[in-house]
Amino acid sequence: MSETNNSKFRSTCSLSCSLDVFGDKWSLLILRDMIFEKKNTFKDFISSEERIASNILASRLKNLEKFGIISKNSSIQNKKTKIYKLTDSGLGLIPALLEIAIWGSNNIKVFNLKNQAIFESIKSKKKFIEKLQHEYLESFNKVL
Amino acid sequence: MSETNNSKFRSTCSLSCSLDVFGDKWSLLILRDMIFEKKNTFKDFISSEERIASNILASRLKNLEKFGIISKNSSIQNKKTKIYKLTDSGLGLIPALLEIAIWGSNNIKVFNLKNQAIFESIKSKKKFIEKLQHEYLESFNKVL
DNA sequence: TTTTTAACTTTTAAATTGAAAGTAAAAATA
DNA sequence: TATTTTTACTTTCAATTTAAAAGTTAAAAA
Repeated sequence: MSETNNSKFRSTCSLSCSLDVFGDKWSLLILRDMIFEKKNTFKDFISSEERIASNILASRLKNLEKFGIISKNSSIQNKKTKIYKLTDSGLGLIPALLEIAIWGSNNIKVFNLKNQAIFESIKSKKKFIEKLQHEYLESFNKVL
Repeated sequence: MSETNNSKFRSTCSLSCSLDVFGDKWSLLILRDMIFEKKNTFKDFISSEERIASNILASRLKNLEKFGIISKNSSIQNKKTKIYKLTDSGLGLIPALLEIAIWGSNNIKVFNLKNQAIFESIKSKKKFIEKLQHEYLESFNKVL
């Protein structure tokens, strides 16, 4: 993000600032869709099972863009379709996202075999993170 | 947390469920205070620099307790003082907390030398997490 | 040329948050 | 022992945010 910004952070604590940026119930779900499902359009995000409202989605996308976590561009094939893409800063959130998901899979009892299976199969976190980052960037060779 | 609960999660996704539990601007700050500052009372949390409102603090503590992340007990020396303590599930959130803080320290430009220094000095994440968990439990030998 | 689609924006009600003041019981002090 | 202070909240109410639904606009497809 830019050196000069007029966002009001509650304090200078790194954790507190991070939460000021994406500490809500939706922002990280949008990033999850991008990372795990390779979603990249407004329509993609809207169709996720948690059913985000369109005004909230619009506001979250704007915020994530403002903080340099994602970028927005028109598709080459289609002027109408906007493509949202993780920046390097956004890709840097994968470790945090993973840790939160792993905690959930270990500590919240919901019946989701898919999740359980994914996280139990992670032999090396480092390798898995690198794989996700690589896969994500690969997926963009096709769209932008 | 208990097998049977009537919380409504938006979906069965681990990440989504985690955010349903602590995906707000305050919950993780309370945990930060417990982990990094060894804080454990209502008064402690209220005095943090981000200035949480007392009603919000009360509601967040109740929620964290409800989900088995913290426990609440009267102090032995003092019946009036309530001691909040991380459970094993709460201690399990340290990796997530750390990753969020590290991301913030790398991606948000605020002038906080202390934060920068802490996270740059982490040679091994695994060791650091174990150290924090150990320190936290040690700190409780004195209070409860 | 008409219909559909994608990406929003607007509106309005409902829920949540935040600031301030209030309460109750225990503990400390005079 | 009486009074003051402290701790952990709760209550109230205004302000902000969220959610649901409907509406808009321009581009693309039929």
